[in-house]
Amino acid sequence: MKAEELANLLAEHSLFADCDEAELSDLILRGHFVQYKKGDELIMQGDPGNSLLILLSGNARTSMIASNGHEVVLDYAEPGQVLGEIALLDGGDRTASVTAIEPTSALSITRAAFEEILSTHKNMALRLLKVMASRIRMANNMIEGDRAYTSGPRLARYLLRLSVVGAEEGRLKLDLSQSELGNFAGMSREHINRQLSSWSESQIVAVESGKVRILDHAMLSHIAEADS
Amino acid sequence: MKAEELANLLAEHSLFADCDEAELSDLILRGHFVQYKKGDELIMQGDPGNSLLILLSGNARTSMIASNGHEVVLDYAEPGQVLGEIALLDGGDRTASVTAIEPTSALSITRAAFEEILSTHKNMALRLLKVMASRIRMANNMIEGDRAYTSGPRLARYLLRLSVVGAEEGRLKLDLSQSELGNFAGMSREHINRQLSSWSESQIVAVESGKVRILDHAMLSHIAEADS
DNA sequence: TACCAAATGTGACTATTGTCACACGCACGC
DNA sequence: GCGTGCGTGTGACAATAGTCACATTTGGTA
Repeated sequence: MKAEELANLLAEHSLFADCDEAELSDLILRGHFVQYKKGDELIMQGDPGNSLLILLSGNARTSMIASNGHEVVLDYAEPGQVLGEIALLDGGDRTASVTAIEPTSALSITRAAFEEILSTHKNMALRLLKVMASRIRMANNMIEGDRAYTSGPRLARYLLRLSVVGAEEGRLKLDLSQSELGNFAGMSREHINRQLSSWSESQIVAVESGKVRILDHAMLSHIAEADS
Repeated sequence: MKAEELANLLAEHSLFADCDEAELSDLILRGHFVQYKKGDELIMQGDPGNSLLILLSGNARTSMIASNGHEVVLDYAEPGQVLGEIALLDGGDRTASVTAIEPTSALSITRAAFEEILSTHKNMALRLLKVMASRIRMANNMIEGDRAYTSGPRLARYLLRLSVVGAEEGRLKLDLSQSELGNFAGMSREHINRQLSSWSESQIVAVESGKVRILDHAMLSHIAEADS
């Protein structure tokens, strides 16, 4: 793939939109392009963390398996998202796996290259700081939601998180199976099913051929803040 | 307070231990010293985030109140800890409050000063990145624990998190009331009480005059990884 | 010391959610 | 067309943890 194309892919998405040309070309020069099939692991829990990925296309799921086998989905990553910074920065092992849920490509950057880029381009550090700040905010939000609310409001929150902002017809960014939704929202598949059925009756969501569509965004937001 | 004393306080703790003198004096020059009584709020949920704090002495609790009134304790901060970076970096409002749980002092740094320091001392950004990386790791760990485990292992985890590494007699860093422990571990006060009583019978912990002491650290660690 | 407020201990009951079991339907490949 | 498998729908039941109510203890202080 040509440098220009990579540059375009990078610049299209969030974090790197306001990079100058030197930064982009440095990223591309020092990184290398990697491709994954659906189901491949971009990052594996337990491995040492010696590189960082920038998702260029496709979609991936960040999840961890607890010592009792329980799978916890932390996030779904879109193109433009940085993955694996944590282990790279603190030198620890990867605490979560990242799995491609569709054909996916990314730019991989080694620790050495990363450090060079950070020291050459001062603005990169600040940009990364901002990304990480919003990630902490999101994580705290998850903790709050998981703790403070019962399953209904919680599922509402996770559905809203999956909903596209410019919501064409309320479709979600990702069509997750009910089991996957369960791992994301922290409830059993059966419970997800019952909750969706109930909302489907009240015209809050529609479930058509396995795909969830949000019909009443306002109502769902209201449920997400509900007392119980 | 004199600059030297501040410098000593800063250097005593984690993050700033390896700052050079110029960095330390810059922090002290541009920041200002603030003191709080027990119960004071260093940071208030909902406020705009225009400053960052470095805890110098005392102890503080980071917590958020959900829209349904439920209080969630995210962390307890020790001297040396940076507080309030998130809102400062991403420009959003404070999503959590920080409350002094004993007389506490801190160095307060405005956004302008913070930006100057970051651009003057390149290493500061990298240091901050590392701090934030470990914070994300901890948050993900909380999410995993809250999701994957039942109350027993969860309480074990939070007790371990409060336990001093050099454990003199298994005392905790903080003597929390059972209600506070409940807000921290995400369970009701009564449930905490029952769980502690049960562990007390099995000699895993001791509860003396309201204070928890870990007797069998290994056993508690084992419980923290348990299947249910 | 004696009082008060706050923190703790404990029983009975309830609510929420998970688990198990099994039926159904739909898509895909042989 | 017909299995085979995966995702889904749903009932019955079990388990975990919360709530409520109240007794008891403790610690601080007038």
